Amino acid sequence: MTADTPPPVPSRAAVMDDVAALAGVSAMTVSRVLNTPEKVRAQTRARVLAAMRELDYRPNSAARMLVTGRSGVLGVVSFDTTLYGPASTLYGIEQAARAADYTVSIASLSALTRAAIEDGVDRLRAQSVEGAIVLAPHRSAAAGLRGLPPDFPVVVVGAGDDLPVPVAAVDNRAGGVRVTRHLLSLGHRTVWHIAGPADWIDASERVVGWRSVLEAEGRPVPVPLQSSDWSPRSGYELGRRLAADPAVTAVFAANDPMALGLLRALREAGRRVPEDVSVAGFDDVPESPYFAPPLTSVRQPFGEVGRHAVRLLLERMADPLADGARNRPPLTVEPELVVRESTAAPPVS
Amino acid sequence: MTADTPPPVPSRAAVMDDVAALAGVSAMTVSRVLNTPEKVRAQTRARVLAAMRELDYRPNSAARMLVTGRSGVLGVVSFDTTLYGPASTLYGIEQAARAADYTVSIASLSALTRAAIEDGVDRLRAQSVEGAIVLAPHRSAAAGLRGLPPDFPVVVVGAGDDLPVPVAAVDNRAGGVRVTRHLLSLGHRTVWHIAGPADWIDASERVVGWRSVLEAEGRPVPVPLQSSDWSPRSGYELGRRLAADPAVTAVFAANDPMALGLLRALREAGRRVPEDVSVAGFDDVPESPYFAPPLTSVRQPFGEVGRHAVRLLLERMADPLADGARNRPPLTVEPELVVRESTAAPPVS
DNA sequence: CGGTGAAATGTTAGCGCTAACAAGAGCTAA
DNA sequence: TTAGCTCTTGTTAGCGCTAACATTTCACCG
Repeated sequence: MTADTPPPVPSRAAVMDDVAALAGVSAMTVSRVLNTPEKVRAQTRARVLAAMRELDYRPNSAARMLVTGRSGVLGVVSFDTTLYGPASTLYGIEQAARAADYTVSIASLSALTRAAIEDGVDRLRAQSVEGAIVLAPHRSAAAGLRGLPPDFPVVVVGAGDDLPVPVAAVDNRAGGVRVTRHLLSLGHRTVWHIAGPADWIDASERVVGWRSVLEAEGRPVPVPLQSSDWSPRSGYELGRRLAADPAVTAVFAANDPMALGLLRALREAGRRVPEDVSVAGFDDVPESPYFAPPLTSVRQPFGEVGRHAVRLLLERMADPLADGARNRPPLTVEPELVVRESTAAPPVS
Repeated sequence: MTADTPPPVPSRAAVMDDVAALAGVSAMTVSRVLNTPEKVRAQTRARVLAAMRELDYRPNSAARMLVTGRSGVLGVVSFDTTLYGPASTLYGIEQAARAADYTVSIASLSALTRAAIEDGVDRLRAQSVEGAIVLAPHRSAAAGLRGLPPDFPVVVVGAGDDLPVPVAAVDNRAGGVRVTRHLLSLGHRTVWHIAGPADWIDASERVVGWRSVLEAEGRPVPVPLQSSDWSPRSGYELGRRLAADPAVTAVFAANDPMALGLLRALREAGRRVPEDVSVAGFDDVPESPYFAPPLTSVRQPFGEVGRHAVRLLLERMADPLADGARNRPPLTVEPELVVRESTAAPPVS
């Protein structure tokens, strides 16, 4: 039997000179095979590649980085990658980065403060990432971002306008508009709102969309109930207040988990959904079609946002100081209303 | 007013020699301030630190890595970071890595095959990570892991035993045992099971736990229904089959999203939970207390698993070829049964 | 058949840092 | 006083790679 076991563990990893020696060329030629293969004669290239394979050669990224100044790594600064939105966006970012031959490093934040965000970016910079995407659609992000040196390429996901960096976002306002219009079109007099935390930009954009429709239609505008986090528990607790009010016939919750909490509160109060009260959410998490009842929601194309963010970042890296890029309008994608059974016409009173 | 604005953008970033010159010392002393500060006289150290601050000096990680061979980066190979389990574990890993002064790079897999896993690890290795955590409790992981060079430190999360690498895991079998015992103790004659995908190790461990209790108690062992993914949709579709069978009074679903789908299937079939059928899940996602009804589930301490994985990896990196570490028994943590309203005594027939 | 230019390959230097050793300063003890 | 120590700082070399320039090779043409 011919042995195809690898050679008995070389004492140290092969470097470029080893490959060059084995292939009978100079190190520079090996380097060219890696970086500009078309500039090497096919026959030489083949010999070099064979030598690489034989030695299981792996280019040393540190050495390459040292001389080129490029690391091939993008950074992502994120608050809570456990939430569906950030997790999905991160996934989209990773896919897009890989397609562009970049690796992704992450830095989670333990708090949403200016200092924490600056620290997160600094940790990534210390690892020589070539640029970073900030995934913290939060007011504090804006502050943290302003503190950054202008020559370090940063893109932010989901934050409002008037930031000194490019923005990729979902059009939350349009989403808020769509749900609210949908509920009004079913015949509801007005729509109540359980808002996300006030300092999250997504949350306030959704409020703006919701309010604008009510105002445009001349409907009463109830005071939105403000949650402190995005959790189902918040939705439940705020929902109990709404459930107790017989005037409430339609509620727009700022995300699906809160809508779930609201559904429970309504159920416990003996109010049926959608017969007595219509409920709509936001995010369209994979679970919402299976809620009781299946939830009308606004689907966010998180993956696409992630891809856009990477595109913007690569653009920016190519031309770090382009003011054109800096003042580029946010690259937004439209969310889509998904109507399910949790919304219907109001009860005839 | 004294200007505290930073100097007008230096033409190029400061390097160690710049700091040394400004502080009036040699580059080596600057290096020592960074790496072994106690070996530098306090007064000198202060001067160097001041120079660093003044120049906004940032050590070049590539240069350091080139000479030390250490990158300060850990890799995580993961399949679907959108799922609650992997996302939470990743979060725990990142926290623990940060505490140990490491950054985390991620590589998502587009498929669960041996080749994909090897490719993921290779991508990370190409970035010179010092070690990697594989977050893919899947049979294919085992194959992929065997293909790795023995001197590259790898830890796997959640995979079964007899792997050539250290393992951090939740004791899924114990979890399965606990839910099943709980349901039997309520008076059910036996417990049906909606299993996760067969090639996921977690899934089959849960089956083993469930089956072992039924067998030990001499109860009939229904054929488990096999899902193809972990989605609520699978739970729903398989759940419809169970809902149609009046003999079914207790079901253990292998995760909470599938339990949610099952709840819907039962509801649609007019079977009440828990009066007619008891349902239990696994994971205890943040939403499950708000399901209809609130779901009995098994809480997995994902964060802790992540921390353990990092600890094992650091151990392994410190001593890559320690056979002791290699054959270490899996470091498992116990999941906890959380009883809510979806489980109760069977109907009196 | 020498001249010419493009294509292929080689040589040199240096990216920024730290390991290893060298050397100076300040002190103790014989 | 000076050998001999410790504490602190400096010097040298090189990690593995690629940019820039230098040289060789080779096909083609007049």
